[in-house]
Amino acid sequence: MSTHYVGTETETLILDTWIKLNRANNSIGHVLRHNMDGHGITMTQFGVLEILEHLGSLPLKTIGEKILLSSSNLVTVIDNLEKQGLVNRQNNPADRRSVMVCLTDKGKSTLKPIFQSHLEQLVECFSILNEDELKVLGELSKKLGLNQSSKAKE
Amino acid sequence: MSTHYVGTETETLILDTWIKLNRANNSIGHVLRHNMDGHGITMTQFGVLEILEHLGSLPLKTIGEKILLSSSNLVTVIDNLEKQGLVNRQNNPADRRSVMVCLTDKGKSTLKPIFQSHLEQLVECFSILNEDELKVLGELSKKLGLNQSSKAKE
DNA sequence: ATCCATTTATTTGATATTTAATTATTGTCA
DNA sequence: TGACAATAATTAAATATCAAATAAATGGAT
Repeated sequence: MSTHYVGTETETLILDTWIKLNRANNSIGHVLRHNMDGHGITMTQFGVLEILEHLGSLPLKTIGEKILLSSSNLVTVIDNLEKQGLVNRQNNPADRRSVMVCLTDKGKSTLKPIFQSHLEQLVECFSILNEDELKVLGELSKKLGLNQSSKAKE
Repeated sequence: MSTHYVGTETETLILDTWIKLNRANNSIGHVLRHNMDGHGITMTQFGVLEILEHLGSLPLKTIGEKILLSSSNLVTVIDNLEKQGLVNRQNNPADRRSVMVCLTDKGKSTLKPIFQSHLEQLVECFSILNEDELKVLGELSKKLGLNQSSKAKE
């Protein structure tokens, strides 16, 4: 924790920056969620499918850590995806406590066009920024994110 | 909608930027929410109190527009705040359908230290960025936010 | 080898949020 | 004026999420 005095001017700048950052994030999130609604899945479900596509089958626990979701919530998310036939549960030979979650063929073929559409929305959302601006925004965001996660360990 | 072809490289950059932006936002949001928990109110309740402090008494509908919350949800949020004696409902002489929500004295005195603590957390979260970086981040975020809201009208 | 703390998934109960339907009021237009 | 559409708050029903408690399996220390 820094000990130097933080003046009101800085506080105002930070508050202002936070409001803008949060508003941008929410606006984009809203666009993306609306798009997912049109495809009949939730953002959380999409997140699960995407990570399975990217990393292959994973234990339920691991998925929760990756997308920052409580395992109790994840159980129902996986339940719902399983009902739709997009994933299934399998035994984990390495540990009988754990459940491996796998993307089905239907899951894969369903995800593909949704991901494409998701990407299009995202490109549209960010079209107002040029390449340099994107890089700067990414770096500043990364700094912020890392700052929090380092705090979490203390 | 732009018609020019968006190459894979740009798509990757945008996806990457979004992930970082979203992660930063969520991390900070998590810190702030945790802080509010310690004060016994939710972020949404805090948002309502703050806007009432800032703009004075407002119709329920207007509050919902400001903090992007459905009015049905707002009803229960106001209910809960009213139970805690932090706000109360009053008639709106101008329109008998509408309900004016007012911050009570208890609401004001309760909000003050919470807001202070909130600000401290925020300063801590953003302490990794210097003044110039804060300004750049704010401007880029603002551009993004405005881009969405302009789209919403189309 | 056994006891015990830890880990994993699940169930249960609570809260937050949204959409749809309801009620009361307002405004409009024919 | 009177019928009807629009608006504001509310209620009801559904979903998402989390925290706490539970059950099964694992690993480690003695």
